[in-house]
Amino acid sequence: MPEMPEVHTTIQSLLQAGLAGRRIIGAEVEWPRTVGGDPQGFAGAVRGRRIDGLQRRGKYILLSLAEPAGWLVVHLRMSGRLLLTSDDSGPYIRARLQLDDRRWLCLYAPRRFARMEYRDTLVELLQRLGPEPLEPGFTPDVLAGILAGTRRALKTVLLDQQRIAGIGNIYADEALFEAGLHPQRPAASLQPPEIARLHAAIQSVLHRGIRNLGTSLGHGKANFSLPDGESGRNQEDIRVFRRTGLPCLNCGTPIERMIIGQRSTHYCPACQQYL
DNA sequence: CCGGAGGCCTGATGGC
DNA sequence: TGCCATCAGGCCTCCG
Repeated sequence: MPEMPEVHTTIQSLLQAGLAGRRIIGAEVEWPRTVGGDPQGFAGAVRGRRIDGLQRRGKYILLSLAEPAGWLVVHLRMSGRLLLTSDDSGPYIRARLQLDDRRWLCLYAPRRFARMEYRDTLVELLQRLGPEPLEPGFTPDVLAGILAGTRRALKTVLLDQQRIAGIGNIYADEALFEAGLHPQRPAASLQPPEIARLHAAIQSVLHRGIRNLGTSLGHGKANFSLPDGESGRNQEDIRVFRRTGLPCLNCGTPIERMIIGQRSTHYCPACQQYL
């Protein structure tokens, strides 16, 4: 579910709620796979440690631990949320951390895909992630280098976390629409002006998503919300995603849907021609 | 190198 | 109302 803007928003919300500086005094695991399969080992590793800070890398939430140093690595996958609450009960809680201020940090995940694992080091994780699209280092030239290496479909490349970190299905479709590029274009076929457009579009849709506190699409339990229960409002700024059959907001042509790389893909056949 | 299928999971939705 | 198929914001592994 959550992509980079939703993960970013989650972290900001947790920081604002004062998670940094809290000490973990215990851990409870309802679904062993959530923590990597060894609940006792996980609880033993995190108990007593202080949460120093929170960072994002790609779609990962990284909680840096101190005394001694280490990391809690959270990935929300499709339906996960982190809840910071004084109430540790409720359905779909797969793991919870008891904090020293009577609150709990709960990993809520109806589909049980989300993960919260302990790591001594992030080296292995960071090796598998491409550049951050909103960092200054992500220039049009860097994007050109990423695209040059492959004939795979643009949509597939945007979703490949090893090439660019943080983009998911919503923002991939939105970026390609904004850039006016067909999702099936071979990545290496883009001309410099098209690369420049895609670069700007990626940053634009991600910035907008962050400004809007994320996209709360979906239904009920699958709907993204912040740790305090608030919803994002980026769904109001979505141009193509899940608008199959509805008129394109640029030209009125019905939006079409196709499957690329096993993922549902939405685009305007008039504004995003293959050429 | 690449694409496709299947797996992991549960819930919502739409057609009949 | 009930049943069934389909779909879902992610990512991994296996196979050809």
